[in-house]
Amino acid sequence: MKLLNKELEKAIEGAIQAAQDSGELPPFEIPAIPVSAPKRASQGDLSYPAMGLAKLARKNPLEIARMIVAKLPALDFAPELQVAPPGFINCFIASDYLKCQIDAIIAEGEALFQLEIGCGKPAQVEFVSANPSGPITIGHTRGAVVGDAMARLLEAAGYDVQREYYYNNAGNQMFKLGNSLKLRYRQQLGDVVELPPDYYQGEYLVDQAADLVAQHGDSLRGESWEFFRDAAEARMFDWIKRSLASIDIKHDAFFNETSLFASETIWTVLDRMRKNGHVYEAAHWEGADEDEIADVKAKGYEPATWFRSSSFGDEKDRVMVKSDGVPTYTLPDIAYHCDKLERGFDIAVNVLGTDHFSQAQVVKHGIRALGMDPAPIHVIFNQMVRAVRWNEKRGEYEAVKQSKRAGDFDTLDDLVEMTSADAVRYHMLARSPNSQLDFDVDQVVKQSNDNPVYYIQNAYVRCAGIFREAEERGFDDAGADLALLGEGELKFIRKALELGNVIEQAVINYEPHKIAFFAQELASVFHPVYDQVRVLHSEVPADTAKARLRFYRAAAVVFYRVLRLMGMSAPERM
RNA sequence: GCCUCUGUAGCUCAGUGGACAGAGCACCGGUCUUCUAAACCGUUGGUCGCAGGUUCGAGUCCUGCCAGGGGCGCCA
Repeated sequence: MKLLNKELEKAIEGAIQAAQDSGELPPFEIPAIPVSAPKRASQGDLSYPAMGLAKLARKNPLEIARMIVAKLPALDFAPELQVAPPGFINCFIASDYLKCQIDAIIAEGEALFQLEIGCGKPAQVEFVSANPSGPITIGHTRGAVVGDAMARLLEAAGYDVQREYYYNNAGNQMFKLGNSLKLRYRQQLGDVVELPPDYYQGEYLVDQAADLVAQHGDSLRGESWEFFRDAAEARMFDWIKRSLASIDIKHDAFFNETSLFASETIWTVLDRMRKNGHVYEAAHWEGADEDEIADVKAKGYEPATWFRSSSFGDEKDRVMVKSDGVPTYTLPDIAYHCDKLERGFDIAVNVLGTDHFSQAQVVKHGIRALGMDPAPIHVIFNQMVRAVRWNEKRGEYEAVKQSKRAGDFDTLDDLVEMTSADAVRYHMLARSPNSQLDFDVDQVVKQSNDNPVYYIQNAYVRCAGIFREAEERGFDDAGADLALLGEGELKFIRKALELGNVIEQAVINYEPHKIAFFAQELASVFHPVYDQVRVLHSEVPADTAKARLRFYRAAAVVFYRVLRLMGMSAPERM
């Protein structure tokens, strides 16, 4: 399928060039040609504001628009164009062309608007990346949904996409996890021991401890914290994968931070940074002010290993290796991204919460310090998600706490159980990553019968209903004459043809949420048509019914594609 | 204090420097003898946080201010 706005952009650029060649327009560098869909139907399907050329050409924009239109080659999708003041070129897609697209849509099927932007080049989306210390929470879920949708869109744009999960099973948090389970195990055996407040308080460790007792009795009493950590980690990962699978998310690769330690990669990376002159040993960083120096002295730190990130624009230098010889999180993080880039991805998307903003900047500085180009790395920062509930007593919304260690959170599993996998995916996707998201749990549950999720899916269901009924009656669309279709059907096809552009924009701007809004708009064009345009009705002549049935087959293809791009199901019935 | 994101209808939010700022929910009033009404049709609703600036044109770009979130660790 062609991207019509691109076709028009190319044609206009050629027309400007032709006008310059003939001397009707003065020579100037042709700027980007932004063709977009105007808000009003009376203004056409595609529009270009030629006003931007007025200054460059030193001519009246209306005159320029007329000149361009006169030079445009014949376009199969738009035989005539209109010029509107103060200088718009408006393009109306021809009805005949739209009718032809119906068979084209059906022919493309599940690969509808499969683009070639990526040319099969490798791309990676790293997302979720939660440490296996507890279940997937609502907070993780936003990143999971956004990341997976981004991956699906990159695939639609023609990239060979890998989904990766980066996790850390070393470090202090996992020490606490192991010990938390060990203490829970002892509690199950009747020992009177308490969990320190900074340990993992969640019920899930109590459950696991009970299972360990059931299976092994008290024979694990002598096991180390590492044993319990491994047991907890294995169970958590199993849980995390099942939770993600429940919303149709599956990673291709799991990258373990500890492998960077085992392979000594972190040290070779540090050496490379050092050789490039970006690393030094000191008790405090080079730009430290008097307060910081005093603070360091008070703490009695031995010299640590610093990365001179300030020379890349960072506000201060960062510790790579603490004075006790243990690397901070930053060093393996840089090593990991170095590894990623060396694996040759053209695009490496990273979905993170905004609380990692500074860290992501430091990693990019680190990549530069290695003499590498961080350009393939694109970070999608999700603003915080708060699960909120209405508090009757106080008469206001209050946040549902999500701290894993406090054991007070809503999990993805809870969310799916209360709503549905499709509802979770849609609601988490249908927002700009830059907007803070208050996920009103009760409201989403309440709206389950009246919300965009079902509004969109119902469009597909309605198509499927027609197909079922047609089959029962032995009616098919063979030999359909699409000339019998009306304006409503064509309006839907017009909207459907925007899908390619939506995919492209979502990919090049790293904005997967755009597909969710498009889905809603598409459904709102569909339903009024369905209401008016009957197929199997006594008053509809057979030849018209055939044409309409063919139309609904195309509509079903479009909705199926859109729903799958969002990771949602396309049910035959609801 | 510094960095960053956000501020658009009663609520939740869209909005490529372009034409008269949109959707969902909520509210109000209509529509099921036809392929499922989880739908459709209609009505109501706005100083785009405030003030300047750039531009032929600003919700969109720049500056300042106000309000809210997040970050500023030899934590991850």
